[in-house]
Amino acid sequence: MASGYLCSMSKKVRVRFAPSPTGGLHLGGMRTVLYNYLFAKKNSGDFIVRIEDTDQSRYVAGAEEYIFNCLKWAGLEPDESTIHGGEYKPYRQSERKDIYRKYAEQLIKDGHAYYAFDTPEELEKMRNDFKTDHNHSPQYDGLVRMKMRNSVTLSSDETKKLLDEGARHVIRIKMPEHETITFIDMIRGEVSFDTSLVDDKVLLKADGMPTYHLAVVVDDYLMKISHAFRGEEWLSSAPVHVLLWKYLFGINEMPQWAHLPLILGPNGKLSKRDGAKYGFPVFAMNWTDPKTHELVEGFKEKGFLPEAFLNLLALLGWNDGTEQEIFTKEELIEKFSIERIHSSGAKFDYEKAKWFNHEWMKRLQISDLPAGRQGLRFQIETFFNTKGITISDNVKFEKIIALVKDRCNLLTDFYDQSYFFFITPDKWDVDAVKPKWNEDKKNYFESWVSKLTDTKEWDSVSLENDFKLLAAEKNIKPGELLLPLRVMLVGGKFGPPVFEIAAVLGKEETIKRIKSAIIMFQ
RNA sequence: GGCCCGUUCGUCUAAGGGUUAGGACACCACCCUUUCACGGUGGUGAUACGAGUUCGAAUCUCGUACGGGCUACCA
Repeated sequence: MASGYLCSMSKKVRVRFAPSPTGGLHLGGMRTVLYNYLFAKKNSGDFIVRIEDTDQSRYVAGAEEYIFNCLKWAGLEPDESTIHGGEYKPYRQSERKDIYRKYAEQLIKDGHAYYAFDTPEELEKMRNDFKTDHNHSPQYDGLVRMKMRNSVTLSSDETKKLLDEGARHVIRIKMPEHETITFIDMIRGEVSFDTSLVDDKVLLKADGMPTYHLAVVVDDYLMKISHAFRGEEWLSSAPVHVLLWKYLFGINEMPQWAHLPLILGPNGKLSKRDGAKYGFPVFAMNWTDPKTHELVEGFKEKGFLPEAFLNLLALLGWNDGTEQEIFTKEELIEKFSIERIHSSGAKFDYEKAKWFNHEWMKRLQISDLPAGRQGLRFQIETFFNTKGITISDNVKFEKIIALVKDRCNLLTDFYDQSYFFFITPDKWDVDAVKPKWNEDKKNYFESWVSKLTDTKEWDSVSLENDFKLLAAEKNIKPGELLLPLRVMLVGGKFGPPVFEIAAVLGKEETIKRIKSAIIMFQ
């Protein structure tokens, strides 16, 4: 197990994360950022977020803003300069093409890379020709290299001629024949690969854009990254990156890698399709795929609290060794350690995710939100607005939220749990009352209403006292009257304690609902 | 097919050679509550398999099985 990297660190911690904007910001990506953030915070380091900007993703407009907003919502304090400016700009790969080409040419000069002129058709043919039962997908390796059109097989005159003519070409790394590449992963410890099993990866594409392999190494060097976190899916290409560091900048300059275990859906790697299929969000915030126009729902819009989102994400593959499960962001920063990150993938469990949110809902203090969190109040009000309810009385609103939050899993549950405070129910569970409804009860409620009309005290305790006093006078068990009263006020058998409801509804509305219900129960 | 990574209740996980293998979600039962929840108490439920090392293995080693990842001019 790797250890001691904290004390041996000589430069500032900078962590880097490269989300793919084509797919929004999913759970795995978000967790990578979170671990980056926790690690950087803990070590007073910088936190660089950079977005891959490749030919495939360039069509995505607004991706930077989207990711910025996701991080902001989750409380990961993104600094606008880490996306658009600052010391290391530009960040878009398309604006750094010259830099990548310079390093790619450098590799060729040193004999570690070469020009390859093969067309896609020729590559396709090669893969077909070399395909055997024992080798499903032949690679562009040391053997194949000698049979293709590239600057290794071509004479230098031929190569120069092609380049001068402007022939389409890529630059490939020349993998050494039999070398064992070993590096230390912060989570897995020592990992080694044989170079003969890795192919000559493309470093610079025909359009002049770098592949991830070149970009990650060059950028991490230029941006002085000391620790790099990424998903486990990158582990198999790590030897390419290690080699590039060795050739370009020296192995001692290489950042420390942490390959995070994958977050799994019900069937393997979590995909955005899983969300639609199984009914849970996979992205931090709503994301509309610009090509397919398909909307993928986000945790925010689904009604998750950012505190809960961070909490559940952090615990998916990490724990502090105690039985504590609810952590504030500050506690996470304090207790986070890379040593305790798991090496195996974790299956995402939506039921448990909702439990985390419920725990945070119970802790929610809407009347006492810190300055930076007013957006949450706006969000809750918006949920009501979309259902046709406008919040006019803030004090009442806060009381209602406090009254029902314990029984809500998601912010969106607020409506179902409390709409009857704002609008008179249009449906009553008459069947629950009618069989036991009689003249005595009718008389009771009629006299209670007339008492209420004169009462001055309007709080849940005195309402309940008066209610029970009158019941004793009329010789009726209070228990017989509570259910009818509840149905009168809320329409059904649910909701917070009934006298609390009456207290919040107010005198006029309470009396009105009882009166109309008495008529209905006939 | 090849390579890499992994494997403790259904799920997330604790236990760093000695524990009745602990906790949480979910599920079930009971209690609380004259509604629905919250909450409380208890229950069902796991070391993939096979060898080896050891007085002693979930823990160390090897093999097998299973799962996942990679195998693109995608990231």
